[in-house]
Amino acid sequence: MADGRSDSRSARDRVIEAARSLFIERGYSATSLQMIADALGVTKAAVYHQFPSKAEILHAVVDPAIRQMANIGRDAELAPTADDGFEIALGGLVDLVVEHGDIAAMIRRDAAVTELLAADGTFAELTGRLDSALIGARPSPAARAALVVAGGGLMMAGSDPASRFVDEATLRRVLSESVRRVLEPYRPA
Amino acid sequence: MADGRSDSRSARDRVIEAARSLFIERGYSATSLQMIADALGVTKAAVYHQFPSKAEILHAVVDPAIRQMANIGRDAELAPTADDGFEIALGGLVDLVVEHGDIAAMIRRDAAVTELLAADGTFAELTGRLDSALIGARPSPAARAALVVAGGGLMMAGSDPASRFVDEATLRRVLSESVRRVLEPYRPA
DNA sequence: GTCTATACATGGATAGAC
DNA sequence: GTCTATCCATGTATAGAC
Repeated sequence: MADGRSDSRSARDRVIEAARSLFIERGYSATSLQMIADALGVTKAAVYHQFPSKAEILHAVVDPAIRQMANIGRDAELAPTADDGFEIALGGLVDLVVEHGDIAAMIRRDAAVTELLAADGTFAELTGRLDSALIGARPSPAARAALVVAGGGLMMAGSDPASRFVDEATLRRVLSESVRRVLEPYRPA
Repeated sequence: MADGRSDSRSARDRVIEAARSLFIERGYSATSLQMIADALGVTKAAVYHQFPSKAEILHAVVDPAIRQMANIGRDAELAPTADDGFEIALGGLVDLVVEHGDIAAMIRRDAAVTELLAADGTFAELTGRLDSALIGARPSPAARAALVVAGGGLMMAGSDPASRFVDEATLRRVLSESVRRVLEPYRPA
């Protein structure tokens, strides 16, 4: 123990972790800086010493998941065949949900989070790449609808309590199989 | 035109409609009574004349969808065979999403809405009935996970802009087929 | 049904001491 | 890094006139 703080993580990381739990549980808008400060046993001013605004805290919370999504999109786009791209995208998204399920679900579910991410235009580009890998660059309306079901369901699985009663191998299998079945009629050429 | 109001609906209905749009677009917590009043061109006090609290407005907004869900659950439970129950539940939920998609999505997505509904214990009983119709009364953990994907995806489809670019018949077909495919390995006995 | 006015709490955010 | 104290806007909700 090299320091006297309550745990070994940096103050910044403790803020991120407390905020993540609250954002996931209550939503971004319904979480106040006071709640975050209370969860850490400090004052609001202490939180503001680490982050200049509430929005910046959110960005720090979602950053790991966004980076992982960007990597998946890049890898899928570089794949030699459409089939390879599909498998990379699907496998990567299942990993994402298993590893950062709460955050992935928050990105998709919380309207305030979606809006803040949309303001950063690169996010739309990112999801576009993933969509293309899963249903092709010129999807039919039906394929788009199926993708909403598959993608929405996948992300929802990340946050639902039911997912925590399943062992990880089973969860991976169910998620992968489910998306595969929904998108099967619409696979990219 | 029998009265001098801006349209023929009751003041109460106008509040419900304005609130629904805002809750869907911005989320419950991020929507203030001021915004609802502004959307109607009246003051907050006028809104409070119709509803005693913000939570009551939410209940009025989600009520039609909840009632419809209750009817589906009741009909599915009364079905003579498990297969019939499955078809009734699936068909009813597809109708719900097509007819009240925005509200259905809000119920599932917005953490504040979920919490307010959970406080009313009958909602959990209701969703339990629907779950049983789809995956049986004693589902395996894998079946539960698949149901989260299917149900979550279905509800998400209600709010996604992509769903509005599809004609209704196609949307119904895609939703029904998607849920069927995901749950196929876990159908109730 | 709608208004003005207001009470009271909490929101995000800042200043400056320690 | 954390604190106290504070600013100012906004939040929900209420009282009472019209």
